[in-house]
Amino acid sequence: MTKKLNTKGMLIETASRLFRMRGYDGVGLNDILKESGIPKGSLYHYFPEGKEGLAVEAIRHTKGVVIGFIEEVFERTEDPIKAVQNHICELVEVMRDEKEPVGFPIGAIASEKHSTSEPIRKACHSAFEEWKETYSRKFIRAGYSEKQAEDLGIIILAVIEGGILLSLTAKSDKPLRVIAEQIPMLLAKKSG
Amino acid sequence: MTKKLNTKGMLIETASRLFRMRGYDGVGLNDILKESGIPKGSLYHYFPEGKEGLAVEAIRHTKGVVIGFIEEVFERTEDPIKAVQNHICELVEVMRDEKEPVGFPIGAIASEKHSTSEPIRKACHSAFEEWKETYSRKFIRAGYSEKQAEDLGIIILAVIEGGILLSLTAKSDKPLRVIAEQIPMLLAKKSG
DNA sequence: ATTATATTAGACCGGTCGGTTTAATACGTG
DNA sequence: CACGTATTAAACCGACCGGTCTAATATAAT
Repeated sequence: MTKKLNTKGMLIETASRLFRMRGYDGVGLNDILKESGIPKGSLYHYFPEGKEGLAVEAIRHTKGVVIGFIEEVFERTEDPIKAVQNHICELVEVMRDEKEPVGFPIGAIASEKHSTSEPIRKACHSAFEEWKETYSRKFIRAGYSEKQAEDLGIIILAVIEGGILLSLTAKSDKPLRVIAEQIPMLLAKKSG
Repeated sequence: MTKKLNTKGMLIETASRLFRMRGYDGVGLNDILKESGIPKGSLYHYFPEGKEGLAVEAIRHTKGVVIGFIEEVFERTEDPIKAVQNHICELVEVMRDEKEPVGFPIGAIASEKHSTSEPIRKACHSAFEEWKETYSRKFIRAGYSEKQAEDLGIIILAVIEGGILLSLTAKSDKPLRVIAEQIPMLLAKKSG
């Protein structure tokens, strides 16, 4: 009972990591197999739907990890704007660490496959939705209106996803650092 | 002299369009060839470096098209904040048109290949840089400080790239519409 | 011990990938 | 026209792709 979960879980974790880094088509089944040391027969035993099924579960896994990452910071910081700022700062830290590369968590796979695989598109959409709601909830708890919180959630998610992409492409944490720095200015309530 | 440019140009345009939609590994050379009706020999005549070289030129082409798209709107609108808002609104319009799909202009290819191909990563980085500077210039001309303009350029680029990704994944223009709607609130100068 | 089941192992498949090669053909220029 | 170059054409290559299949092997229950 323990070995089973380990094998399947190892497959999901390895796939999640590789997909984050190189997207869907950039990762072969054999890459995942070699890196996890698991034979091909096992993969098709646990994932009879093959690569696509494995990818859907890998996306679900990444979604959960990221939610945990967000909530851990949010629990420590009451003010929602400061919380978002801290969240982005921690993201910068994590991305600096080259041992466990973060990549573009869902973005790489989403941008590749959104038009060619509905199951994958839906899985990515679900991840984005839940991340957005995790942000929104923080603002609702702080007294923002539902519409305000929803809109801010979308904007925060967009600017973070975009910032990660810019930082990866520039090989520099500057874009994300600038975004973190400017978050209070961006989100500050002004007239009303 | 005319046919040459047409053949090479057709190759670049077709590659640009397909890469935007499905990323790098998602597009085979044969897809590009079939769609443009050009034989493989010609491709390797014009692009002896093969797929990677073609991709670099396709990215350069996309970069130029997007700059033209931005500047056309910017010329019509003096106020930089309104100009950015109009730009995003036009982006929503263009993406609604399914005849000439926009995709995730550089994002798809950047997120896939940033870690595995330096030439492609650099080409994408160059595109992002120039887009950012196109935004920044608008704010400098309106009297913003250099640092302010630079930071705003990064943020606008990030939120747009992220918004496109969210809209494509959601199959909805809502994320981009919300971003456009909130742009004045985000960029409004407050204290200072 | 026996049986049923879950899992591992990896050879194998057809198809497609990016890329190479060679020969034919169009074309510009003297 | 003749000649050298630019271009087209497609057969072909080895490598790798995702996926299938069958047999061996653990594992658990009776």
